[in-house]
Amino acid sequence: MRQSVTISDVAARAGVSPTTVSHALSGRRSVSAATLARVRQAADELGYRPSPVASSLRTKRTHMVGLIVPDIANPFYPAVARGLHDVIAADGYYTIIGSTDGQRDTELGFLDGMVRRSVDGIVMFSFAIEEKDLTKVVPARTPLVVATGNLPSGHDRVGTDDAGGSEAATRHLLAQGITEIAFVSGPKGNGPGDRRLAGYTQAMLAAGLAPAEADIVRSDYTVAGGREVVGELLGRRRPPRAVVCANDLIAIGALEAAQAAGVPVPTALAVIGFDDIDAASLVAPPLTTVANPAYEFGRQTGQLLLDRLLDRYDGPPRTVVVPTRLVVRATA
Amino acid sequence: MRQSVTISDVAARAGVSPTTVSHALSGRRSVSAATLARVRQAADELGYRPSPVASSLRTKRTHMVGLIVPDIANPFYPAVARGLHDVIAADGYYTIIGSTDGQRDTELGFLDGMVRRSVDGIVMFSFAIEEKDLTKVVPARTPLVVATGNLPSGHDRVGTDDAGGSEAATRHLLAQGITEIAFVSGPKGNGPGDRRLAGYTQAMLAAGLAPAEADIVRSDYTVAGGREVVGELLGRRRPPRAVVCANDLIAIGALEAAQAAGVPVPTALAVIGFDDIDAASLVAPPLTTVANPAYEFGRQTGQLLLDRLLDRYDGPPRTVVVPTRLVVRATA
DNA sequence: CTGAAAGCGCTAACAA
DNA sequence: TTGTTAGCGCTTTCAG
Repeated sequence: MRQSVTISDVAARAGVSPTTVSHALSGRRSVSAATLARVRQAADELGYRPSPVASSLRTKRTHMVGLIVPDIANPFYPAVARGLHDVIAADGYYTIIGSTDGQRDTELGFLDGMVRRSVDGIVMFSFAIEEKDLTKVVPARTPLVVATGNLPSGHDRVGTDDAGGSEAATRHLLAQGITEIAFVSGPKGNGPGDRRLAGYTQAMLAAGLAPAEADIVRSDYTVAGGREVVGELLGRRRPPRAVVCANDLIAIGALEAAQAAGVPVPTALAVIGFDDIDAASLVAPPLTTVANPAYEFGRQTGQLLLDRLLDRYDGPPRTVVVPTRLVVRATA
Repeated sequence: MRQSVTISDVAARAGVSPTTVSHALSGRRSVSAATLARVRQAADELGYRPSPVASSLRTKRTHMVGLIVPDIANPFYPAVARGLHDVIAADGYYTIIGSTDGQRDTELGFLDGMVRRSVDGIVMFSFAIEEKDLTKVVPARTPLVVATGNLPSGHDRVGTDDAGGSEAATRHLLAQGITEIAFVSGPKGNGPGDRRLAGYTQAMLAAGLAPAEADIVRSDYTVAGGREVVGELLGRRRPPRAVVCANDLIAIGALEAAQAAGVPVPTALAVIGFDDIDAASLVAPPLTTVANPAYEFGRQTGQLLLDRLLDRYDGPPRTVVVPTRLVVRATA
């Protein structure tokens, strides 16, 4: 089944060669004003719509960018996707998405599929893949922006300033004269959680305070986890005056624990979360938290990619750290 | 720049024709076991990776599906995207996404771009486009699943059982002997809002109750809107005993209004939301709400599409209504 | 400024 | 069961 109108049809109607039509419409070589007009008109009249597929076969460029994430339904990634989308759509690039659930095979499968489909670039949030897998599947010339900490360099990279965020949160408390500050981190060995913990430690040390080991507790990233852990904290003979949490869900759990223990927030217990998920502003009292700017994150991945796709940059890999922002609401 | 390994390379190495390689690997026509083995081995040894772009140019099939939504960062759509993704990825289809912000031009632009890119099918959440725009841009043969109420039929369609959801919510209250039930709808002329309102009305009438005009109020879909409108409701000489809200944000606003007015929930005011956003379970008290199953919604769009892509169905347009589910938590 | 010819990599007729 | 031939629609040499 042939396509309705091809470049030859336009050429015939305009009385020129397909070559000229191609150049007239793409502007890649100059064409006399008269010819240009005739070509344009012919194309219009016939309702000509160029086929990117055919074009791609010749040029090896598809104007498509792959986005590989663990789960597009996880609140963080849609905002990233939107940021990426907005940046690249302006230059006519489309986003093609793969959700991997963090499975190595799925990650590799999507990488492979996208490379075969000749995407012009890839943004990858990988957790299970290693550098050597990557080079096996992705040609060196395909721009790849990596957005996790575990992959060694060699690629452009975007990260969140996790440490800076919790450091700012901790200092916000310190500035109020609060010094008994506990930190609820995520499971051990979790990248973002550990970096957030480091920021807290940093701020404490800078203030001349050495956080006791007991002030640093761990929870999984859930409301239930936060509730339990902070409940335990509040039951101590010397409960903390504030908790900085590695994410908002934990912080919301902290709020619930305080409520259950009859501890008023923020007067007896200040709480700060991390991420600024939708719910943060919706809980009562509204949560003070560190915004993890996913949209901006996505935009940055797009910029890095686009700089290479449009030959605006051709140097060694770059790293962009997206700053966080303390959002002061009612809990601290 | 040619691709590293082509089908001819494999053919040469296996000592057969490219045609045979093609057929051997795709299984579209039978090949002797010996040949198959030789082809497979040659392909393996060379690290042959077929080019879907070239294949698409011949076959007119790209194994890509377009998903057009107002905003992929809006909590509802990521789950839809994931549902669609999961269903079609199983058959090797990729999802390509466009966020339109509900702009007619952007909607048309993505439709056009995707059609040109020869996507095999499209799932579209459109709010600004009309049927005639659609037929102008999308060839009749391209399967299109439409997911909004405003487009006339002629396409496969998926919808949420909005009316059924609020009807169930209302009946849940009725069953507790509560009869003074107000409904907070969205702005006038909003499809889902109006359908949800209809379900409420239906349930009331079925119970022999005629909802007074004053019992039906409108708000925009925000916490602030809900707070204001329900605050006003509670200030009346005869405040309602319950409110059913057209979405969760309004319901959360209602919770805040009740709190502000010192009206205990659910004992003096029962509140039911709609959508079951993440925050619904995180607010205090946790919100009773009607779950709007976005993931399932996405799966259904995928099924409808896939049935046509794989020639499993070839009849007139079908409509799937995704059921809602009442999630009883603490507010009603 | 314009055109002819070749080919990107694959698959579908058609023929054997 | 296999191969030959042609061509999907476009862009790019190369030549004029």
